[in-house]
Amino acid sequence: MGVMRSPLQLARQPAPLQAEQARQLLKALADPLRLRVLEALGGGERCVCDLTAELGLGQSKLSFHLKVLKDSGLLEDRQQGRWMYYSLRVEAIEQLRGWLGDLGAQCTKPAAICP
Amino acid sequence: MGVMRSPLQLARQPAPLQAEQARQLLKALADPLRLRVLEALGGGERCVCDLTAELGLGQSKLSFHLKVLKDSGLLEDRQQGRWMYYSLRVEAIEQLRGWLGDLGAQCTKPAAICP
DNA sequence: AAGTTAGATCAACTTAGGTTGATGGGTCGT
DNA sequence: ACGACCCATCAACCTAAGTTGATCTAACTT
Repeated sequence: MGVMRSPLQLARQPAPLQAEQARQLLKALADPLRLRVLEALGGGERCVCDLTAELGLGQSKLSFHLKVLKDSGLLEDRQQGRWMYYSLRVEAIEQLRGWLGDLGAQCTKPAAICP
Repeated sequence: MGVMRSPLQLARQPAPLQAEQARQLLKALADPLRLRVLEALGGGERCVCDLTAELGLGQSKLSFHLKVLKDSGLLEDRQQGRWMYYSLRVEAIEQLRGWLGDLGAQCTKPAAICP
């Protein structure tokens, strides 16, 4: 029988990622604008109005990309009054790093000769 | 004046990645087929004929994706007779892991209150 | 030299993804 | 309650990316 664990406990030590989940993260990361957003959020949580100003983006455009990032699991949001605050989910990044590590771990075997 | 170093020496200890280089790697990784290719290459170097068979792909399709992966720096190839062998560049994966680490390093500062 | 095989490349097509401006739903100030 | 503000969402458009089948090149085979 499996041991019951709370979501919080699971979150504390990131579970390994499936290829498909990893791909969602990679796809979300693979856009220049979204990278700028993430770099801005690297400095800490920010509200949207703040980000639009700093990045010089149309409101709709930024909102679109924030949604992509949030859906992928890279960001979380929090509402306060009429402002939305976004922040990085470090856990997602760590999971992706772990997945990349596994990928690289076992890849120096020579090929079987072909014919 | 800068110190001259051979490409090999540079390769030995992966240099940090620029955002744009990281993005190229991420974009190359963010495709289900290419992920399958990489997983197949996780087991070691393989020739193309081998991969087409194992992955059940059209030759042209596989060739397209191998090119994307190679152009991004994730793969290297080697010709032997009429066969091409592809293998993972672990260095590229390590660089990306490093970049992700930097991204996550500094991201728990609270937001400035907005209004 | 002619034929065969491995794989790259090309052009036409299809699909997925990003952009833009407009609309709408909460939340606050008065 | 009304207007102002923040932000999400939508539809129409535009661009980038993957697919397909055909063609091309280079390297072996006989």
